[in-house]
Amino acid sequence: MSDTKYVAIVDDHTLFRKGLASLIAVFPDYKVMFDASTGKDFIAQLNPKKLPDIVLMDISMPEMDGFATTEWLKNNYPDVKVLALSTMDAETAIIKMIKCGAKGYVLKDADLSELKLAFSELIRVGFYYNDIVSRKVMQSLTQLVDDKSELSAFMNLNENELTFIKLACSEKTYQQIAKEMFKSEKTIDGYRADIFQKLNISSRVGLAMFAIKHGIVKV
Amino acid sequence: MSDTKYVAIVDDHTLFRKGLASLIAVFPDYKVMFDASTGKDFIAQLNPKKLPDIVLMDISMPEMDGFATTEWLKNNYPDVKVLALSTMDAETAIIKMIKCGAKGYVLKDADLSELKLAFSELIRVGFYYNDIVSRKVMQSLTQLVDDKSELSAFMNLNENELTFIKLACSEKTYQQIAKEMFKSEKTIDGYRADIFQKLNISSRVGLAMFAIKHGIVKV
DNA sequence: TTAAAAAACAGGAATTATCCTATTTCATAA
DNA sequence: TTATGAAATAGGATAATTCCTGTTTTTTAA
Repeated sequence: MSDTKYVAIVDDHTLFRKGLASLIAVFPDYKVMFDASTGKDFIAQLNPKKLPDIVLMDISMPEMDGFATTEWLKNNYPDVKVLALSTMDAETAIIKMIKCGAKGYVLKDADLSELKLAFSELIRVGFYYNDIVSRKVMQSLTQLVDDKSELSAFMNLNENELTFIKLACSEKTYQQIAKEMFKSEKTIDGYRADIFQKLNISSRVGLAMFAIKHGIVKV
Repeated sequence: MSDTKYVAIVDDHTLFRKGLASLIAVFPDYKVMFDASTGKDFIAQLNPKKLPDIVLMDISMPEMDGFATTEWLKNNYPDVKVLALSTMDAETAIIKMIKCGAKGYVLKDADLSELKLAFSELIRVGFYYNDIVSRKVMQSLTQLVDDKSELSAFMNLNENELTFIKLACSEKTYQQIAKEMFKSEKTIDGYRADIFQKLNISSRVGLAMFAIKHGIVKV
């Protein structure tokens, strides 16, 4: 009994996406339903009457990233299994993807047989965790014991706070930032205080360092 | 007269590499000779008796990156045309690749027809430059002129100033920094003022951003 | 040795950032 | 409707930063 399973691919790099589709095309029992360049595009193409079994999901994308899309799927179609695609250098991103509901992850430098294995494990037992990556993630998790609050706090930052942080990583004064966000200076000061407490920091420079370290702002 | 052209692929992401190979396999007139995960691997597989016409080269790789490998090719087999693969957010990397001898570049989110066009242009006229990317690169080139003064200012920082900058990228107050450097607070303030003027910045956060951007401090 | 330049240091003012403790507004679940 | 909690807003105090305009000390070069 080998009924065909359906796969969707979400990645903003066309060459990668199409290449992957071309590879999966030769898998027996698997068929690429469609591919999308962003989470938004993916949701637009999704047909509730005929859902994919597996979604190969990249993390960084314009419009709607892998985190948001995975979370959306968890809330709307929890039976669709998300397999996160990532690179080794994005450990915290992997952790975040799992929290968002990804059922497994494969590295972009995995080989074809591993992808196949990941597929069949996803179908068979519902999840797939590569040993090497798991160990890496565990390592960074235990390594982050001190940073644990930092990490979970990072997850708990809301939109306003993230916007504020980005603006704070500049030479703008809080007064200017308040204007730019259409909020009072006191509200901005409240954001600052909340963030300082959440992230356990005590100065704007510390905030800037944190933001860069965690990719909230790019240098 | 359509004689077959040979292509090699160098990229450390196996899925991307194999996917790309699978895509190119359907191009008429092009054939993937081999693929490699690093520059070192590529050179090891290279047969001087039968060189590829085109090398699709990623930039970031372990062991030997795209820059070094492209330069090596320029010095050893200048007739082999390197087509750089990159993402939009790596402008300076693209410029560096061109300086290393790449004959063209395509973005990873290009589509198949553009890749095909790049191939044929490489064969026909010897180079390929995508308009959008070209414009981006030109932009960042002119921007580099502005950064030049910034850069030379960076060179003119003395030991004390560099020490101060490193300490300033923290939650320490200037008072604490003064103690740590065995200088008076006023001397520290003088360092700060000089640095602000030299680097044309106006706040400690700006200084921290500069320091990270230029590798004075690591995140 | 001496003049010039560079480095260290200072007083004081203005601005910004930080840190308290409240109150008001608003959506939303009971 | 009302209770509840989160988000926004405030006043006011203190600390830190930024920005002036100087003087003193040390180094360097003629």
